[in-house]
Amino acid sequence: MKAAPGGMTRLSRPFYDRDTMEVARDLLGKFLVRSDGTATRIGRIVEVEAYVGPEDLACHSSKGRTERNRTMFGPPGHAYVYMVYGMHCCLNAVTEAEGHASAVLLRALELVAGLEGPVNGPGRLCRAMGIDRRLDGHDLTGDGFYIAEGPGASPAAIVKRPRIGVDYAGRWAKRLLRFYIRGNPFVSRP
DNA sequence: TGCACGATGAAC
DNA sequence: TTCATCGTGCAC
Repeated sequence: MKAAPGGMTRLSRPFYDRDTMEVARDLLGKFLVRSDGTATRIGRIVEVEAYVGPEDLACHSSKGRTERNRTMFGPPGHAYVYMVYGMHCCLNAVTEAEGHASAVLLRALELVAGLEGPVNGPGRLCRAMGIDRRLDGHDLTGDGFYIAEGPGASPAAIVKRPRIGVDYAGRWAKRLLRFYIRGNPFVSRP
């Protein structure tokens, strides 16, 4: 962990270099921070989904390495940002060792500072944080755009559900790989 | 070069 | 429940 401007402590590489489901659960309660020189936007992560690797049929890496998903195959702790439905961006944090293409999708934030508009849902989250594909590959352990230490969520407060919008993924669609903080009003689909 | 398909969101 | 909208990946 490294101190960052504003007194926040950034999560460092080893945090992301672990089992994807553990990283997903541990990201709940952490702070997503983005500073662009003039303003700082901060949101508390309250909903995530784990995409555990090539064997996971809902994970982009299950269809092999492509130009779009190359960031997932790189080292952990980087932002994997892609566009869906031609109009929305989704933000993921790359997990596990380089070459193991897995990531955690950030689905909802709790408003903390500098955010405008709804933050429930992966597309809205990116819009409120000003995130687009130019940030694909950005190192989340560096300055400007990172995830910082936060109060976390107790295991009893973490709800496990199937992921959203992956019905095509066969048995993987039923796995409980979506996690959110119980009762939090910013969760996209309680 | 063409086309089917979304890890969504907003409207009806 | 329907549809907008377009980058990506792969078939041809």
